[in-house]
Amino acid sequence: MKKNNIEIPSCTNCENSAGILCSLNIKEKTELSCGKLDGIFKKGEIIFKEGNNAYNLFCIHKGKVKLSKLGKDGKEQIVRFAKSGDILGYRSLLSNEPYHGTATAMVECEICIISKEVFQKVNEDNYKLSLNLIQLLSKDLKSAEQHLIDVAQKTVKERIAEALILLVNSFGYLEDKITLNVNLTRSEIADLAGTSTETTIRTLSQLSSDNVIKLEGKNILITNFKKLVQSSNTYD
Amino acid sequence: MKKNNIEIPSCTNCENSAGILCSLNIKEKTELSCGKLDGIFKKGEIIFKEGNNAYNLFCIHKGKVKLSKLGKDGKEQIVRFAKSGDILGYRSLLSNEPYHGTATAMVECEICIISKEVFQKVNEDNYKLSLNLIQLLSKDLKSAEQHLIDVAQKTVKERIAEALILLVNSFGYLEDKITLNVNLTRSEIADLAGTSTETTIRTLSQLSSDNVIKLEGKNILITNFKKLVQSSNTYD
DNA sequence: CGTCAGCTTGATTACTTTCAATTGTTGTGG
DNA sequence: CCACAACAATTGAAAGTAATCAAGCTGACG
Repeated sequence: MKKNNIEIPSCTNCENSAGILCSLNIKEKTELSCGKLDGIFKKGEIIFKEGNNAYNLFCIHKGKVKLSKLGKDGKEQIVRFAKSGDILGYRSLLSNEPYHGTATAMVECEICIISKEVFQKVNEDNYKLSLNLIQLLSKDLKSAEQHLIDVAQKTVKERIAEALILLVNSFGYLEDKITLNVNLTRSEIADLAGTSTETTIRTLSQLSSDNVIKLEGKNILITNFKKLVQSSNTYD
Repeated sequence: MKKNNIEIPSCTNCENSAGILCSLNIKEKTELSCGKLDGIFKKGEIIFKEGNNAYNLFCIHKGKVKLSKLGKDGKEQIVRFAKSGDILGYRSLLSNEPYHGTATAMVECEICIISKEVFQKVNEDNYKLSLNLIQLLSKDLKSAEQHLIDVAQKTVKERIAEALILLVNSFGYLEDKITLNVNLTRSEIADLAGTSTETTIRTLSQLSSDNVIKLEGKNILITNFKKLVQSSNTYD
């Protein structure tokens, strides 16, 4: 794991602290800052790897990260995304297990690295934080279960539409409020929707001719979000 | 929700306390017992329903429960099983959300019903319990993610084999160490594996003619567990 | 300008679902 | 105890869906 130390403000005045760590007081945030490492991960670099021992908590200060797991025959399955303000690896730290998945930087990322010991200490002293973590886990579990049902019961077209909606929810749009603020390869979209690259391509162009989305090179424009939701057959 | 009050020992000497609530001391267990309701649920009865407001924690004292969610077109997807010693509903209680799924008694069940308030109070006072809950959630999340990958990437035959393995792990065997200690309909197995009833039947009889399992009426005998694992294409 | 990775398209194949029809099982009331 | 109804299991045939294989294309970059 390569990392170049850079200057990142202390946790005490991190603008991301609206996230999970918001319940900490100044003292605790200072404690968290103390001894933390900060790193830059280039696009494509692995932040941590499925199965490796978990020694750190990762706070994404800036960037986009994909979490994936290896399935049958080494095929990658994208499980979730994370972005600025999200934390990674807490699950493995709390249950003393190896990392459950592999985290890969999708763009250049600035990430704070907090040691297991510091995190555990802060966590022990702060019931509110535990509760936040429980709720975070709970949310992740909920969406994992939903994702499961989707993959199990929906058609490829519905799943691709669903994947696009997930991308909108995770990363939003560019300033034009229509262009998806993230670039994935067709094969990555396939790994997310649980289908093949070729089928993904065909389905995307089908959605395009249905005037639901528009494809401009690497960019995907969501021209009709309502229709996209309909295509995904999602009702909640 | 029907329930007949019955006599169940206080939590202080529940033999199931090896489970998640083991970290409680006598005082806390007494607190938990105080005011709890106990109920019997007949086979097929619903313990709680997806989307309903969550007011209770359910401790399974005896029985077998399936947790399912509704998917596309009302098709049921079985998400998980629970048995003696397991607790249900804690997730919704902790994050103040409606129940995420529907819990149905698979056989006659004795279940302790603990109110939200009591549970929250005990939980607040006991960091160890929070940690246990986190680890429980973490475990559930891990298996949900694994289930996701399985459904997304495996063939029906592999998924059915996987489903049978899950049933063995969840409920074990009868005294003969070979007959699955649970009875599901073919349609329920299908809901678990994410396939159709007909395909499930065909696949089961295929596994039967491969001498991996044996079908005897409602019972499924696992005659060759090793071969079953191979059939599931699972490698961990 | 060659190369490599990602993208696209077409054709074929394999797998699963769906529909339809039949048989088997279970529980209930007469 | 039987008959009936309701549900569960099974089997076959047809239709549909998506994966795979093969080939050509495109664009970025050293």
